[in-house]
Order: sequence, then C-alpha cells, then structure tokens
Amino acid sequence: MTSTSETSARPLRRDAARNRELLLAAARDVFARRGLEATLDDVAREAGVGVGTAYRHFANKHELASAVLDEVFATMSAHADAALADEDAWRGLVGFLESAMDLQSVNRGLREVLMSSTDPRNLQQLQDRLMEPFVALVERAQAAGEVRADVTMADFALLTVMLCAVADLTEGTAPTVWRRFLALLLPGLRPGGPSLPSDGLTAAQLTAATFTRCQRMSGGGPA
Amino acid sequence: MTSTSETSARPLRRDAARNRELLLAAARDVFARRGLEATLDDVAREAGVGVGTAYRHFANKHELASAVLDEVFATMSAHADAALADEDAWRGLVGFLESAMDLQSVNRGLREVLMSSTDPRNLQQLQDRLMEPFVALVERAQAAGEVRADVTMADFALLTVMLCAVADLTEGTAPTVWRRFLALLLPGLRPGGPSLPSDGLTAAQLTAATFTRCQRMSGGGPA
Amino acid sequence: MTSTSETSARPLRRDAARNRELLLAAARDVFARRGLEATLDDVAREAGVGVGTAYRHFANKHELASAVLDEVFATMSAHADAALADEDAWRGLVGFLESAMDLQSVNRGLREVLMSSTDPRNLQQLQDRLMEPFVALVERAQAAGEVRADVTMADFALLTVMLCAVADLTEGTAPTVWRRFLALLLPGLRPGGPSLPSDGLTAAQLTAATFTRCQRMSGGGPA
Amino acid sequence: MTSTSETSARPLRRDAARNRELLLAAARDVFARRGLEATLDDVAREAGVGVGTAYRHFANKHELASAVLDEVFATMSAHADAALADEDAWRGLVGFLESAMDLQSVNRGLREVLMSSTDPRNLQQLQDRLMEPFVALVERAQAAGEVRADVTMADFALLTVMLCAVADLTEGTAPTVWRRFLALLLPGLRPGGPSLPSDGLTAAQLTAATFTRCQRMSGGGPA
DNA sequence: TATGAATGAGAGTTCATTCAT
DNA sequence: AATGAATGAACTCTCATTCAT
Repeated sequence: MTSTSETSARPLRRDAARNRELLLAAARDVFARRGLEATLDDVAREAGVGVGTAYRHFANKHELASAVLDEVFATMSAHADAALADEDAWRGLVGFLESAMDLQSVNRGLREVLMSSTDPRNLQQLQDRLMEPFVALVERAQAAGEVRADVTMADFALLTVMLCAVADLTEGTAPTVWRRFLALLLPGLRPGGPSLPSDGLTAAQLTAATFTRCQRMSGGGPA
Repeated sequence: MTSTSETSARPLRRDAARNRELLLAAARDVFARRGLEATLDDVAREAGVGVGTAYRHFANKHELASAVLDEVFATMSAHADAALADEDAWRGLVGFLESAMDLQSVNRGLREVLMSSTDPRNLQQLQDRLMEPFVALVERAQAAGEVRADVTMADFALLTVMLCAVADLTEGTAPTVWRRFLALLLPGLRPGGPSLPSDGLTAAQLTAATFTRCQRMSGGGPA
Repeated sequence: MTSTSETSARPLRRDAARNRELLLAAARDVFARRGLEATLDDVAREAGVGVGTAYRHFANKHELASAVLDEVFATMSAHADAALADEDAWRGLVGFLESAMDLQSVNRGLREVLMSSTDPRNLQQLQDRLMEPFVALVERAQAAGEVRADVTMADFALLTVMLCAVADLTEGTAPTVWRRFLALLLPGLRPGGPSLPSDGLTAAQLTAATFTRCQRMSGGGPA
Repeated sequence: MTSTSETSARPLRRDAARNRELLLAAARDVFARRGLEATLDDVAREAGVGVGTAYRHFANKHELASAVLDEVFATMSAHADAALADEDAWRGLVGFLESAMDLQSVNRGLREVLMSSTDPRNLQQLQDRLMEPFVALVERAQAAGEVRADVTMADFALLTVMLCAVADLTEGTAPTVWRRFLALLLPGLRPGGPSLPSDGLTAAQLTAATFTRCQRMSGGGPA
C-alpha cells in the first residue's frame, strides 16, 4: 500500500530497499513536519544514513520529495476512485474533499506544493492520476444536480488550496478548523445560489497558475 | 502621510530620514513583487543605498519587512475604521474585507506573513491596530443580526488568509478570482445557516496559531 | 601594467580594490602552480580572504580564472604587437613565439586552457586580441618569403600548444627544453621544405577544435 | 593474446578471470573515449559488473587504468621490436613513431598519462618494456648516421608527447593533423642541422620529469 | 553617517573507496 | 567471489549580517 514506485524492469533490490524505505519514511516525516525546505542532510540523518545514500536512491532532493508526494497523490487518487463508487454523487464529492484534506492537514510539504505549485512533475501526478477522477466526481455531481452548473473543477481545487492555508496556520493549535471552512464553502457550491463574480478558472488556467510560480527547488528546477 | 512610525521619543533626524524612506519604498516594491525571501541587497540596490544603510535603520531584514508591512496594516486599519463609519454593518464588513484583499492580492510579501504568521512583532500590529476595529466590525454586524452569532472574528481573519492562498496561486493568471471565493464564503456567515463544525478560533487561538509557526527569518527569529 | 579590467563606467572602488588585487595575485599564483582545478577556497586562503569575498569580486571560479588569464592574453597580445614593430618579419615572429612560451612555460593554468580549450570566453580573448596580430605576424612573414606558403596561422598556434606539452612535463626538471623543440620545429616552417601531409587547420577549424572539448568548469560552464 | 599480466606466481583462477577481461575491455573503451577522469562506476557499468568487482581485481581506479595502459605500452613495445626488425634504421624509427601515434591519437586516456606523467607505475612500464627497444631504435638510427648525434631518446619521447597535444585538440575535428607536425619535426632530427639549444633530456631526466607531476589520482597518488 | 566589501556557515551534489550481504 | 549500496569529505556557490573605511 505504501510501497514505492517500482518503475521499470528492475528485479528488486535486496535489503538496500530497506534504506530506501528508511529514507522515504524519514522524508515523509521531515517534509511533512518541516516543509520542503528541510535539508537533505536532515532527512538522511533522520533516516540514519549518509547523504550519499540519499543521492544513490534519488537523483536530488526534488526527486525524493516527489517520491514522497507521489505516494500521497496516489492515495488521494485512490480516495477519489473510492468516492466515485459512492452512489451518492454529492456525498462522494464531499467525502473525497474531506479525505484529501485529512492528508493535507497533517502534511506541510504537501500543502506547500499544492499552494505553491512548485513544478511540472508533481503537477503531472496531480493531473494524470488525480485530476481525472476528481473531474469525474465534480461532473457527476453536477449532472446529478447536486452542484451548480457554473462551478468548475478548478473551483474545488482552489477550495482545497484555501483549506490548506487554514490548516497551515492552525496545524499546531486547532488542527481541525479547516472543517469549519469546508462547511462554510460547500453550501455556496450547491445549485440555487446567487451568481458568482469573476469566472471560475478553466482547467488550463489552473494548470497555468500552478506552473507560473517558483519552479525551482535544488538550484534551478528538475534540471 | 508617507512618514513612518517614529515609535519612541526620537526627535527625527536630518535628511537621512530620506534614506529610510528610500529603503521603505524599495522594500515595499521588492517584497510585494518577489516575496519576503528577496535579498536585502536587492532592496538596498533598488533603494540606491548600501546594505549597511539598511542595517543602520533596521536591525535586520525582518525589521525592514515589518516596517513595510506595518504600513500596510495601518492602511488596513484605516480601512477598517472607515468601514465602521458605514451605517450598514454588513456592507461595512464586506467592504473592509474587499479592501483588505485589494491590498493582499497585489502584495506577495504581505500574503506570506498573513499565511505563515512569521513572528510576534507583526502580530502586534495586527492586533493593536487592526484587530480592534476588525473585531468591532464583526461584532457590530453580529449585533445587527447580519452575521451569525457562532462566528468569530478569527473566522473572518482566516477567510482572508484563504483568499490569500487563492491570490497567491492566481496572481499571474487570474488576479481577481479571489472575489469569486469571497462571494462563495460570505453567504455561509450570514445567520440562518446550518451549524458549523469545529468551533471557530478565539482571538487568543488565532494569535497563538500565528505565533506557532516558523518564527525564523534571518536564522531563527527576531534574534 | 598588471592592473585589471576596469571594464565599465565604475568610478573605481576604494581600498577593496586591494582585495581584488590580492585575489588576482593569489589566483595568478595558485592557478599557475597547480592548474585550474585548484579550489577557490585555496585561492581565497592564499589571498587571505574569505571565499565569499572571492565571490563578490568574481561571479564564479571560471570568472576569476578568466580574469587572470585575460591578463596573460593581454600581455601576449602586447608582445605580438611589439613583434610587428620588428622590421625583420621572421625575427619578429620567432621572437613572439618565444615570448609567448616564456609566459606559458611557467603557467600551468595557462597551458591547460591552451591545450584543453576550455571555453568560448577565453577563446574570444585569444581571437579578438591575440589572433589578429598573430595572423599579421604570420602573413607578413609569408609575404616576406620567410615562411612557407602552405603553412597556416593555426600551425603556429598548434606549435605553441605542442611546446606547452613539453613545458608541462619538464617544468620541474628542465624548464627550458621547450626551446630545443622550438628550434627543431622552426626550420620546417621555412620555405623550401618537402610538402606537408594532412592539410593545416584553417582558422575556423582551429576555433572549432578548441570549442569542442570540455567546456565545463564549475558545474557546467560559464552558466 | 588478450590475456593480461598475471605478474606473480598466481596460477590463474576460474572463469572469474572473465570479469577481469570484461573490466579491462570496458576500461579500454571508457578511458580511451572519455579520459582518465571517467568514473569507475562508469567502467563497471560498461563492463556489466559491480564496482566492487573492479576493486577485487584492481586496488583502485589507478590500478585499473594502469592495467589498461600497460597493454597499450606492451603493444607499443611490440611495435618497437618490430621496428627494430626493419633493416632501415630511419624507416624503422619513423615507422615506430607513427605506429605509436596511431595508438595515442585515438586514446585520450593514454595521451593523458603521457602528457601528465601521472605516476611511477606507468613509467615503469614505459621504461622496462618500451624504453629499451625505443632507445635501441634511436641509437641504431644514430649509429647509422640517420639521426643527429646530439639528439637523445628523450627528444623522441617528447616528440610524441607534443603530437599528443595536437591530437588532443584535434581529435574531433582533424584527427590526422598530427602527421603534419611529425613531418615538420623529423627533418630537424636528421644530421646536419644547426646546433640545438638547451640540452636534450637524459633518460634519467625524462623519468624524473614524468615523476615530478601530479602523482595524485584517487586522492593523492597510488595511496 | 553611509558605504559596500568581508565574512563564513550552510546547501546541494559528486565520487573514490569500503563493506555488508 | 561478486555485488552494489553506503559513506563522507570535498567542491561550488548564496546570503544575512558585521565592520573597516
């Protein structure tokens, strides 16, 4: 479930996979607690290995962070899929948002990517795996008349970004207040409300927005 | 109008106060455009003075940023005061939120403090000057039956934080979408809605929340 | 004479020019003795300043090395100009080659650039300043019937490269043997010898050759 | 023919000698193409074995390079021997030089050792196997009156070093120009020319020269 | 008082070599 | 005997802050 990307035809490594796991675990922890600006040395130390080891497993800090975040995105995608299985379109959508926020509210690094849109690669994940079921959830809810027609998928995406901001600020003191704001936001998305100003973002605009900002991590980006 | 907080009994010096203004102007611009991670060298260069001069006027980068942000907070306070002059409690409150967001949506550094709650000092500003009329606005609106009773001033504060997150992401591509989400959020704060989960933050909690996170700027905080 | 590039309209820096000189002196020494792979930390230490200081004056190691080598190229150009003043075309040419080798034979870093053709920028120097009088020297000697017609300027350039190889090997033990090989090479370049195999390089080919190899220094080149 | 120097009384082991061959083959290729700064990991990967295996067979990167270069030196020795079989002393000598350069012109690593005189060990090879017939070739040519008397074997050695410099620079663009310079150099070595400045190196000096420079490879020499 | 040069700790990354499996 | 993961010192470059001029 938590196992990592066995990307290519690599047969599997021996017990050195243990270190990879140690590193991923450390990265999960460190990046979640201290954000993505945490040092690779810190991660390595937390994992109990040398920095060089980190670089054996991951090309650079960015790759390690991506690996860790990919896992979360995968989990979120799974949740989105599961939400589609709910026969109640609205409940499915809301349930997904909550499950996504459950993850985001305890993961500072995750919030940072979502809020800062660091780089293409993560976005790829977001789009390829998550975007699809996410869009499906929204459109299904709209088709079912549970969500107003003039709302876009990007509205829901930005909704979680907003809740991230709340979670960011309140993680240490009131880690569940985001639920309050979710509750505040949802009614406005149901049909029947007053018309909304400032058109919602198209998917393309959302992508553009997330692409626009600081793509650098480790020197100058994916390199 | 443009003169800055000569907090204590310092009489004011010669035309070297001009440098202070130059620095503040540069800092306003640079921090607004590039965020607080901009270099003090950059600010000094933009101001046309040496870095040393910056350090003569401000203890460290943090202090300069604070000075600049204090101005904005002062402006926001003024807007809050003005909003209290509106006889319509709800319109006043909403008008204030919009004016605050007008400032925040074009000021990346400002958004960063608000979203990250860098340090005590800024908060002081927030509380001492802004908080009071802000609270008054909210309470007046509640007294007038325009805002539901179980909503706190912190809810409105976090509301702007959330919109900051939106503005952050869309500044380059759709700089006014935050209005859409403001419109989405406001109805829920009016009386008559369903009860809200997860108690709103008290003022103390809000303060605490903003205190909790990354106090470091320049090494490890105010030093 | 040894003063450095006052490139632009910079009025002149105060006594911090002293450190620049210290750095250049140290770089001259260190690069000449140990070659270009010497550490910037080493240069800084030798100069008695911190690394940061080095980076204040020079964007990167490459720039510092270039600055030092530019000086030498300038000196070589001056020698070439002086050689053109000699009314004896052949003596002028040979004198220039000897003076160039006098510099190269005691400067390992210089030899490395000449032999390895590190990067465009140095080449620019070589071409813009040195190439012109060098070509003039050669062509004048050819016009005077002192150099065979089928010899190109590149032949003389490569001739010094070859002597660099000798100097490289014998610097510590027999620092003047290169003169022996110069004496060995020169007769062949005079008119009347047997035809030479393998066409001489054109100027373009020479440039191409020097461009071809390892352009990286400090990560990935001039960046 | 392809088997390698089993120096001492080691009987020879099983088919794990195959790995040695794989490594040598890979090293031949990699060092020839990319020079001696190529990574041992690269060599191992090219060989299809682990780095550890490389370290089982060779004490360090240096040893592997030496082994590979020993082969080339052996080949060169063979060519020298063959050249001695030519009844024409001059033709034999020149033929040898050409055959040596044929090897050197396509082998960057080889040129690097010859030009940089990395360490004792290689030199041993050079002296023990190559030096002897080389000296014989030269002396025979001198005895035959084909080479001027004041020329030493070291002159011919340095001659090839010089051509290496040319080859180094022109490998990618004009891989045969070295022949031009060989042709340029040879006439000067025949009897009857003007006396040469700067005494030629003695064999001892040549050895000393090659010993003098950068003995470090892998930290600080053979370790 | 203003300047801007100097500092140096720290970040990301590489690679020869060692050693557990 | 073979593997290839682990190590960690070394290198280049950045930037907040100090201090000599």
